[in-house]
Amino acid sequence: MPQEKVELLKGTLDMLILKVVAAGPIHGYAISQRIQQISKDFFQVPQGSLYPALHRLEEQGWLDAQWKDTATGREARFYTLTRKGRKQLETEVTNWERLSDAVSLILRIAD
Amino acid sequence: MPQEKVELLKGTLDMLILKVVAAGPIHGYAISQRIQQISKDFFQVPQGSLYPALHRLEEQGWLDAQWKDTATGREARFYTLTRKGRKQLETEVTNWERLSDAVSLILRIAD
DNA sequence: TGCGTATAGGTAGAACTGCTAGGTGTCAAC
DNA sequence: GTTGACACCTAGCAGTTCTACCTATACGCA
Repeated sequence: MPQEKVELLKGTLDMLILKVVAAGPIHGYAISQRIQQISKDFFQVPQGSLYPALHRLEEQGWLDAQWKDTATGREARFYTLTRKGRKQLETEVTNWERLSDAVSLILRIAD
Repeated sequence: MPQEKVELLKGTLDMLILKVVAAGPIHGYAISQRIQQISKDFFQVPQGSLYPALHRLEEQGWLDAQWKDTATGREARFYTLTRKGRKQLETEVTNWERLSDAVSLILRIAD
């Protein structure tokens, strides 16, 4: 049985993370919770997707990270958006809007 | 220089192909032209994406194919949507709409 | 006649993304 | 004393799309 890999994120994960971080410093685990919560459970970012993505974004210079205490007094890695990251977010949002407009055009044709 | 891979299709290629084929029998080369035309040049499906995708869809049983003559008297492989393919198209459209709704929710948060 | 371009099909190999599946450790609740 | 939530992480695989090639035919035009 070849399994139905769901693949829900469709290349949007980076953008979603950047957007959530743009709202203020936040740590990885909380990012995935925010995304799930705001999307009304549509997105459930697995940790195996989340952490590699965060490292990718940090490596690109779009996120800064530092260890801090959470409200519950535990250590966690807090991320903030860099200036480069803010630009990247803008670019990705624009591209996303163009993409979804283009898809709409095609889905609207009669058949 | 790490190159700016554009990556425009974001997993929508299969859906777009199915949708275009749903409008009536059509051959591969024409599919990519239709997609480009309807999307006002946003999507420019490279042949290296197109043909593997068509083979994939045929293998899944979503498309049927047969060699026929084009209007210009040349041989081309014409694709039609199977019943399974129509169902798959419906599923993918539904998923796409849910995805883009979910993305919208996240993009709408203040920062 | 010969050349370029559009049409029409295709493959190989690499890059990137996201997945499953595992792992570590702390703390609170039961 | 063990379960579950929190918080971090990696390895390895699978799927999709990209670039870069290849083949061949037909048509226009110089």
